[in-house]
Amino acid sequence: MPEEELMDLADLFKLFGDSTRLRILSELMEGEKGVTELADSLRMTQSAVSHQLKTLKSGKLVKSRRAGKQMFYQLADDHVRTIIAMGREHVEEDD
Amino acid sequence: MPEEELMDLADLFKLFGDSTRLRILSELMEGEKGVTELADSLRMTQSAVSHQLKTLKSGKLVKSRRAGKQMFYQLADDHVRTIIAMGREHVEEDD
DNA sequence: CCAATATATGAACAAGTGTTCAAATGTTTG
DNA sequence: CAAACATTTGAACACTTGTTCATATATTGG
Repeated sequence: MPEEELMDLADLFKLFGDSTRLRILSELMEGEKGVTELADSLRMTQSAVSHQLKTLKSGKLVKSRRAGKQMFYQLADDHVRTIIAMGREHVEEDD
Repeated sequence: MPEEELMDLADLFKLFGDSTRLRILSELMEGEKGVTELADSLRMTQSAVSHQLKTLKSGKLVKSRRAGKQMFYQLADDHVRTIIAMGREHVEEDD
């Protein structure tokens, strides 16, 4: 397994390795949402959410769309769902 | 998705989110290996490897077995392989 | 164009993390 | 038991990272 791919892979998993980002992704599993909406339901600063969304976007885990003043975010593709599902399986299995 | 599971999930992904640990796991995909063997092939301090193995073990990603003076480590179960495979798919897809 | 709303950005700080070094523990063999 | 080998452990340090606060940018309506 090539060294460069290992780095990319580590960077990918780093994105999932934070409960805040996981909560954001979890919210987005229900569908597209705006920044303020996310901040409200997660009880976080708008700024903190925005920072994390930027991180998630640069890692291609979410994509965004502007509609007027609002920015709507959604999961980038099904891999995100799959990876989280795999993780949950592992966590749930070992008690 | 319950808050506690989110934390566990984040902790799980944190384990994968480091290139050193990923390299160790990658080596162990070839089969059981000893600590010195790992340290040699990864060109790392034996101490650093041991620290990471401890981390991986507490996260139930690897398990160990003693044979005389040596400790042999191997992947804990197939989820480890599956999760890494999913990650690789994602990384390889988006160019 | 100005005020209001929505989001993004940058700097600063606290908290977490991986490595190193030195020393400890465990195991076998003479 | 002592020496040699294999691994673990703990403290210290540099480095990364998530949040906050203040400010900037973007878009719409009056």
